[in-house]
This record gives sequence, structure tokens and C-alpha cells, in this order.
Amino acid sequence: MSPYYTQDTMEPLGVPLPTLRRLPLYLRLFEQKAETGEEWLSSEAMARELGFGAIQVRKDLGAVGALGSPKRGFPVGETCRLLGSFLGAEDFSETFLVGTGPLARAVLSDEGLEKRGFRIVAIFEPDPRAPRPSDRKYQPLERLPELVKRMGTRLAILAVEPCWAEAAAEVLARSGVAGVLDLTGVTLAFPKEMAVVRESFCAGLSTLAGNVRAKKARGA
Amino acid sequence: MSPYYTQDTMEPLGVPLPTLRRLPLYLRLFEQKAETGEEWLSSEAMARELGFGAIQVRKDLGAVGALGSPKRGFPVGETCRLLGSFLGAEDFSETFLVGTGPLARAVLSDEGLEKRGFRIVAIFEPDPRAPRPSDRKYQPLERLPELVKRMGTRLAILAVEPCWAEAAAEVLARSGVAGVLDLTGVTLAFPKEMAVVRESFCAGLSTLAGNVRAKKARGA
DNA sequence: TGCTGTGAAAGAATTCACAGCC
DNA sequence: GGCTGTGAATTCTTTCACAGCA
Repeated sequence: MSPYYTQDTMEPLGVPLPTLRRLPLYLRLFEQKAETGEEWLSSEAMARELGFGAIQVRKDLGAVGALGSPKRGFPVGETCRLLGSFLGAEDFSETFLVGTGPLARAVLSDEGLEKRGFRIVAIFEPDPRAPRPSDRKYQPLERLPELVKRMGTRLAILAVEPCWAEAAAEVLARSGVAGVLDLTGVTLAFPKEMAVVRESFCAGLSTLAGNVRAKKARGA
Repeated sequence: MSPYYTQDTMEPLGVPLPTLRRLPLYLRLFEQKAETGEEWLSSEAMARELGFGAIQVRKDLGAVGALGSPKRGFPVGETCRLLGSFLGAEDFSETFLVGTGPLARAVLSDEGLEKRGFRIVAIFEPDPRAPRPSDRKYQPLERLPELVKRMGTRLAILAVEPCWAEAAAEVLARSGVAGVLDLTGVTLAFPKEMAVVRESFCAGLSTLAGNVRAKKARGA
């Protein structure tokens, strides 16, 4: 039985999007504590470390059904498992990677992914003339839809060069994957039944710059 | 004089964070239109392409002072400049990069950054024994604070291996940079007067997985 | 008619206040 | 005391409805 129910009503939970974005941060904290062998972690300690309110931390954790204990906080091991299974692993561990350039390489060498239970199970390249990376096998992009069907994969990471982004996005759109992590930085249209998370260095930096500016405007 | 004032009240604007995160998407759309030579872009066209409401697009653009024209939409060239200067370029173009691994390489090879006006002006590496990349010069991390002071750089991208993350974060915290784009995926503490944007493949994938799950729960 | 701009209403997310438990 | 869990209050975002303009 899937564990994602609120504690009291036993209704499946719609976790608010902002909460969803914070959950990975909590998970990391719990994992760190697990490594040092600590058993309990309080919302206030987390809040201090992350720079936002303790009540928010509790609400967020409560939203996925995490259960803490008065005076001590949240049990490290159990909460780790709960967050880990909610956030990925388990149902969504198998992921396709589209692209073989520097960005795709960065994804492949990210230790965090496998630590969290995600596994890149196949790599695809849309450009037939792309230099062939020596260290891992990859397939032409056209074969992706077929493999999605055969393997039941539901997640894909799009990390191709900008010029190939649209072509690749179209293939993905028709492929039947449920969600795409779009790292291309190009504005791509996906059917709206697909889940899309867009992330790019550029957008991140822009947001940061805007942030700094806003902070200064308020503070000074 | 800085142009970031609301049109009517002439008060400096506090752009809502969710809006701030969407602005880079609009900017990309405008840039694309600029390339194909089109002069006008309507909020509804944008909305269709991005998959959210037209009213929201108008509110967001309005929040940075963009001004559209009835029946036609928003002027491509002018809005490009406005968004571009609000989001980065101009005041924040010079950026330090910390790290020389695959992730840092991906940042360096990202065409989007320079296209948007950001420039990596120096690269730092905390690990004295890291393999020396042949193609670009870099400096030991200890020199960063000094260079921040001399060059007045305000933004840094943190892209080191996880094991060096904390050490690097400490140096950054004392260095006087105003904002950090943290790509390490490690939970790091920064002084709260610093602006921090965290981004990682892992968090992105986790969010995506949660998203897919939530979508399914609602839809079916 | 076709689109923007805006004040008002609805809906979410965050914060507060306090009850409960060890 | 120290910390969690929760309903109520507040604040922030989004959406709606319509006025205005070319």
C-alpha cells in the first residue's frame, strides 16, 4: 500500500508545489544526519540550517505524513525512507537521458542521483553526427518511444544542445513518458498532460540576479 | 536611473518570487521572436506556448513595468531589453565560477549564459590536486575573496564536487559576494543577507517525480 | 474586434497561537 | 521545558470581470 496519505483523513495528498520543491532539501539534511549516526532531527534545527521558519518545516513534513515526536524531533532513519520514497526512487527510479554533450555528462557524473535512487537506464542522442562518447553506450533518439513502451519508463532528462531541443522535445511528447526534466534552456511546448520541470543555469542565475536586486531594494 | 518602478506609483517594485522565476521564460520567448524578426508578441500567444494563463503573463510582465499595446501585444525589442536588464546582464554580468569538474564544464559550455549577458570572469578550484583542465585558466579558491573585492563581482556559481562544497561555501560566505547559485546538491548554510538560489539535477528530478505522482492522483 | 491594464474576488501558502505530549 | 501537530488568521498569488484603447 502506498504510504502517501494524510494521517487523519486517509485521503491521498495533494502536496503544494512550493512544498514539493522544499522536500529535497529536507531529505538532504536527514541523509546527512543519518551519515553521522544521529537519530533525531528537530524542525528548528532544520529551519536554522536552511534559513526558513520552523513552522513551515513542520507543515511541509506533515504534508507527506512524516511524524515527529515531542521534545526530540523527527526520527532520522524513518523520515529519510519516507521522504526518499515519496520523492523519487521506488516508483520512478528508471530514467532516460537525452543528450551526450557536456550537460549530459554532468548529469551522468552527478553522485546525487544514484544516491537518491535514480538510475539512468539509457542514453539517447538526436544528432547522428555527434562525437561518440567512448565511455557509455547510447542509442539514436528515434528508438526512444519504442523503449519507453517496452520498459515502462516514465521520466526523462532532456539535456541536448539547444539546436536539437525542439526535435527532441517532439519525440518525447509522442513517446508516452509522464514527466520531463528540461535542462535545455529553450522554450519548449509539451502536451499539458505531461509533467515538466524546467531548470537551467541561465534561468537560475537570472532569478538570482533579480533576487539580489529585490533584496537590496528592501533592505537598504 | 534604474527603470524598475511601477508605472503609476513610482515605487520600487518587490517582484513576487514566483513571478521572478517565470520571467526568464518570457525573456526566452521574446528573444526567439526577436531572432525571427517579429515585432509584437501577445500575452495569449505566450500563454499558449508556456502552458499557463494569459492574465498571469500580463501581470508578470506588468510587475517589471513592461508595457503592451492593445490589439498588438508587447513590443519585442523593447520588452527584450527591459527583461534582459532586469534579470541580469547590466548590473550583474560578471560572475565567478567555483569548480572545474563536469558540472563546471557544463556551465562553461552553456551558450545561454553569454547570450543573456552573463560572463564567467574567473574560475576557482578548491582542490589543489584536481586534474588541471587544459583549456581554461583557473585559480586556487583562496584567492576568491581578494578578487571579489578588487573586481566588485557580486555573483558566484558554486559547482564543485560534493566533498568540497562546505569548504567552498565558507569561503564564499566570507567573500562579500551578494548571491550564490548553488549547484552542489549539498545542504549548505549561508548568511541570510546573501541571496541563494539552489538548483540540482537531483532536486529537479525529485520534484518532477512528485509532480507526476500528484498529477496522477488528481487526474485519475 | 482584439488585446492590454487594473481593481476586486477567490484561492493558496505561510505564519500565528495554542493544545498536547514526553 | 522542549518540541510537535493543528485550526484560525494573515499574507501572498492567481484568477476573474470589466474598463479602455487602437
